[in-house]
Amino acid sequence: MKIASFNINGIKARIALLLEYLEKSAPDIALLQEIKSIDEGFPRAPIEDLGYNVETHGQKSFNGVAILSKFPLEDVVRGLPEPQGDDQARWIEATVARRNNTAVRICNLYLPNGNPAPGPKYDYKLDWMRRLGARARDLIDSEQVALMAGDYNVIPSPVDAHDPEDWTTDALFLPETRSAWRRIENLGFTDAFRTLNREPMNYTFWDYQRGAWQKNDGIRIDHFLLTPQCADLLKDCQIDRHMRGETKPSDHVPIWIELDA
DNA sequence: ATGGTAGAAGGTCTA
Repeated sequence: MKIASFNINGIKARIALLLEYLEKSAPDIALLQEIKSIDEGFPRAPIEDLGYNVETHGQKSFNGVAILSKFPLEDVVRGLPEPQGDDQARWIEATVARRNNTAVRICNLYLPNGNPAPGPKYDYKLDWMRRLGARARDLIDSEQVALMAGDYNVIPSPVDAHDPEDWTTDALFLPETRSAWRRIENLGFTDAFRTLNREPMNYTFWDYQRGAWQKNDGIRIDHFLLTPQCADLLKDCQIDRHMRGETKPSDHVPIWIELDA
């Protein structure tokens, strides 16, 4: 089973690129972030025509996540637990259950950026990470084959940035952010890309500004975290770097895993 | 220190 995650930065601006990606890369499941669309405005039809089931959790103008799946999706949940006062669409999860195959619980997230830090946006990011940690602990305790993937807006370590010194005061790299990331990872999750590839210079995001792509001035902020039962099934994890060089690219590129499931 | 780019909008806000 191939599962891709892609911060698409606006589904309407990127629908042609997405359809081309789905046809060429053929993931069984695609997790999208920053669809920037309400559910009613999401272009489901051309995606369904490629054989995908579509579940969205959108909002107007900002944020928004979606799961595309060639297999049926069950028990769809929108939003993290303890949602009081959270009107930002950043979380959707569902189960992929196939006959004679292990069920996989798939969580798709768009973690808050948090800049500028300090400030209310950074406070919201840290509180969101606390709520994510609570859901993560439940997934570990359930001993399910499960994963949490998406745009974490976290640079886990200096090797995950081309110029780490440029990010020292940024919400994506502050010590408190990285500590919160480790607290979740240390519950028992495997960082799928890093466990298979120890090489530097592997990034998933390059800013549109300052010629970041041309200088390979990137950061690795899109991640797959796997429960132990899911990590047992991990066969491969790759970053589709070439997508940043396409016409009208997103500022992120897809990252995908292959599971023996 | 500033501004550089991009998307959803048709205001600025977010990143």
